[in-house]
Amino acid sequence: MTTTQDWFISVALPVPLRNTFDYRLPTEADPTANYMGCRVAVNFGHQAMVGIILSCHQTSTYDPAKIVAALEILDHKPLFTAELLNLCWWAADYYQHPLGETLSTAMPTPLRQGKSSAPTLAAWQLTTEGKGLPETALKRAKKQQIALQYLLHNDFLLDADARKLDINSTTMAAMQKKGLVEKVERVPEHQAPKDAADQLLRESPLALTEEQEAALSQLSFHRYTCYLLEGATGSGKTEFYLQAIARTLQAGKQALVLIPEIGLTPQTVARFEQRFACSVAELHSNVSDSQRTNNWLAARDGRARIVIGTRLASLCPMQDLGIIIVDEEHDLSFKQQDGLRYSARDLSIYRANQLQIPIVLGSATPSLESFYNAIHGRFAHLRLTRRAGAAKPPTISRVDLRGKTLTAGLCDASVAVLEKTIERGQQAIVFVNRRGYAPSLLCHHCGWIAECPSCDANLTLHKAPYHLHCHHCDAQKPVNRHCPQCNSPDLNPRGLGTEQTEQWLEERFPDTPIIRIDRDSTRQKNSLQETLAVVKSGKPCILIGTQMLAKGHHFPNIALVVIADCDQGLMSADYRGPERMAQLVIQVAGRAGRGEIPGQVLIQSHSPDHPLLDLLLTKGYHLFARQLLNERQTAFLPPFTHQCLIRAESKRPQNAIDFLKMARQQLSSLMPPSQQLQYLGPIPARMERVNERFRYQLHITAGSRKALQKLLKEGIEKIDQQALARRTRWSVDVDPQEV
DNA sequence: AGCACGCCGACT
DNA sequence: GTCGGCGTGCTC
Repeated sequence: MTTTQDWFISVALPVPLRNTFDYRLPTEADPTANYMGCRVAVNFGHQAMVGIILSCHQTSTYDPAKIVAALEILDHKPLFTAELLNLCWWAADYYQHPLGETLSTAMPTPLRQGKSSAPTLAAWQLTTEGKGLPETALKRAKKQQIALQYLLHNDFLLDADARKLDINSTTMAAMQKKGLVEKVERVPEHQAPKDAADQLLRESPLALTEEQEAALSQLSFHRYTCYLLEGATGSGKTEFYLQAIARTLQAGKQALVLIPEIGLTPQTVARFEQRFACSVAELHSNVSDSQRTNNWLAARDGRARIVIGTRLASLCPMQDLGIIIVDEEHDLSFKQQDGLRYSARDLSIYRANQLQIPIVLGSATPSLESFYNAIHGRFAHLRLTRRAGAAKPPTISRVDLRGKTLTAGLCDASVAVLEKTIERGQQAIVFVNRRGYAPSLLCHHCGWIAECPSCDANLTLHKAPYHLHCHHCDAQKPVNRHCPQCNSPDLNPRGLGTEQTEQWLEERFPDTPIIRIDRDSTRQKNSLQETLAVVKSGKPCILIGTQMLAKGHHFPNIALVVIADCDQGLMSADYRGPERMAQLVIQVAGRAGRGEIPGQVLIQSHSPDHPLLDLLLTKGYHLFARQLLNERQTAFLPPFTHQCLIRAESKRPQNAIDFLKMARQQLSSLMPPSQQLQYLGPIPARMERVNERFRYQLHITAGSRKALQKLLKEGIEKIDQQALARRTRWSVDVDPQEV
C-alpha cells in the first residue's frame, strides 16, 4: 500500500537556477493521477511559489529527509500539454535559459501567480423579474428587446454571443440597472466544433489568382514543411493565409497566426473575424490579463479554433494545432530581447516539425536566414509576384542630398513633390526614424552637448511637452536655458526628429492635416483609431512617423512616401544595417499607391550612389539579398555561421569584464578557438553605459549550430558553477538580432 | 531571483 | 549604543 508520502514530484520553479526541485505529493493528491504539466504551490526557501510538475516518481536523488510536501496542486487539467512542455524544454535548452523561468514566461500573468485555471465565460442570465416579462416587452429599446427574446429562449447569453447579435455592453448594463438581468460566470461547454466548411466561413473567400492557386496547391497539410511565402504588399498573402487556414479548420484542426508587435494592427484581426465564423482568440499585450488567460485556456481546450497574436502566442498550448502562419517573418519583434531570448519564428518552425504540420513564413522582404534556407531547399519557396487588382508598383527615386539645404529634414525638391501631391488632393507619408524634436541639444558657442547622466547617450529634445529625454533609461529633465559649460544662451537643437518635421510641415501646409504617429503620439492619444479615420476618409493629409507607421496598415489614398534619411542603414556598424534598410524601403514603398493611385517613393540620401542601395533599387530585393548573402559568407557571418552572445553588466565595469574573461576561459578550455570557432571579447556593448550600468559582451561564432549548442550546454554549466557568476548580472543570447 | 544571515560605518 | 550597507550562501 503506497501513500502520497511515498511519491515525489519534480518541480520547475521560476528561479534562475538550472536544476529542478523535488517535493512530496500533497497528502490529498491522488498518486495514480497524472500531474505532469500541472501547477503546484510549494514553499521554496522562505517564500511560497508556483511551479510546474515535470514528473512523478518513487525515488529521489535528493536526501529524502530534506524533502518537504508540496502545498497544493492547483490544476485539475495540465496547463502544459505534453506538446507545449516539450516545446518549452527545447526552448530552455536551445536558448540556455532555466526551464522554470521558461515555463513561467509561457504563462499569462494570473496563471503565473497561481490564480484559478478553471476557464469561465462571462454571461448574462434573467432575474426573476426579467423572466416575468412578456416577449413583447422593451419595445422602445430594440437592442434590449433582442437580448430579452434571446434570454427567454436560452438559459444564458454569453458575452461572445452578445457580440454576434450586435448587442454591446452598455445595452446589457442598462438592463442590469433595471434589474432584469444579472452577470454570471459560466463554465464553457466542451464542444468539439468540427463544423462543416459552410459553417466556418462568414463570408465567401475571394477568387484566387492563378498564382495564389498554384501556391496554395503546393501546401501539404499532413506533414511538416516550412514554406517561405514571398509576396509583395498587395499580392494577396493574407488571402493565401485565410484559405490555408480554412482548409485546416475543415480538417478539424486549429490555426496559429503570429503577427509582429501591434503598432497599428487591429486590422489583421478584423480581417480574420470577418472571414471566419468560428472563435478567434487574440493573444498579445493589448489584451487584458484575464482575457489573455481565458484565450490561452480556450486554445488549450480547443474552444479557440484560430489563435492570432504576437510572439508570446507562439508559447501557447494548442489542443490540435494544424498550421502555423508567421506573417512578416523578417520582423525583429519576433525575437524577445530579454529573459528567455527566443525567436518566435524559429521556435514555431521547431514546433511545426515536432507536430508534423505545415508552417508558412510570409514576407515581402524575407530575412536573409529564411531566404538562405529557401535557396538551399530547407524551406519550400512560394512566390506571389503580382499585385492583386489594378494597383501598380510605385516608382522609386533617389533624392541626392549632397550640397542641398534641408528644412526639417526635407530638401526643396521633396517639398515640391509633397506640395503637388497635396494639391492633387492626395495623401503623403514622411518617414523620419527618430522620435522627439531633435536627437541632441548643442551649444553653438562651446560645443557642449546635453548628455544623459546615466547613459552614454545624448538627450533627445522634445517640444511637446518641452523637455529633454533619454530614450535609453527614460530619464527626463528640463531644457537648459544656458550652457552649463560656458553659460552661453545659444543652445540649438541638432539633428532631426518627428516632432520637428511635424512642426515645420504644419507651418508650411497650414490647411492640411498633419498627423504624427510615433510612440509618443500614440501613447498620449488613445484615439489613434479616430486619428486614422481622417486618413481613411481619403482627404489630403500628411502622415509623419517612425517605423511604427510602416507596419501593416493599409491606407488606400497614399500617393507619396518620403524617406527622410536612409543613410543610417547603409552606414550602420551592425552588419544587418543594409538588410534592415532594404526591408524598410520595400515595406514603406508598399504603403504607396495601393488604390487606384499610382505610388511614388522618394528616398533622400547623402550617398544615393551607394552600391547596395543602387542594387536594391535597380535589381530588386532578391538580387540585393543574394549579394548580401555573398558578403556574409565571405565574412564568416550568419546565416553561414551561428552566433551566441554572452552579455554581462555591472555598476563596476571591471566586474562584468572579469566575468566574461572567466566565461571565455571556461568555454575555450572546452573548445579552443579554431577556423570554425571564434571568440571575440569581452568588448563593450554598443552603448557601454546605460542606466548607470556598464555593459560588455563576449561574441562566439561557430561554423555549425550543433557545435555551438554542444559548447554552450557544457560551457554554461561550468560558468554557472563559478562564484563570479552569482555576483554578476549576465545573460545568454543565442542567435542575437542585435550585435 | 528573493531572502536571511552577518559583519563594518554614521546616526538618534 | 542601534540602523542599515551589500557580500555570501541557500533554496527540494
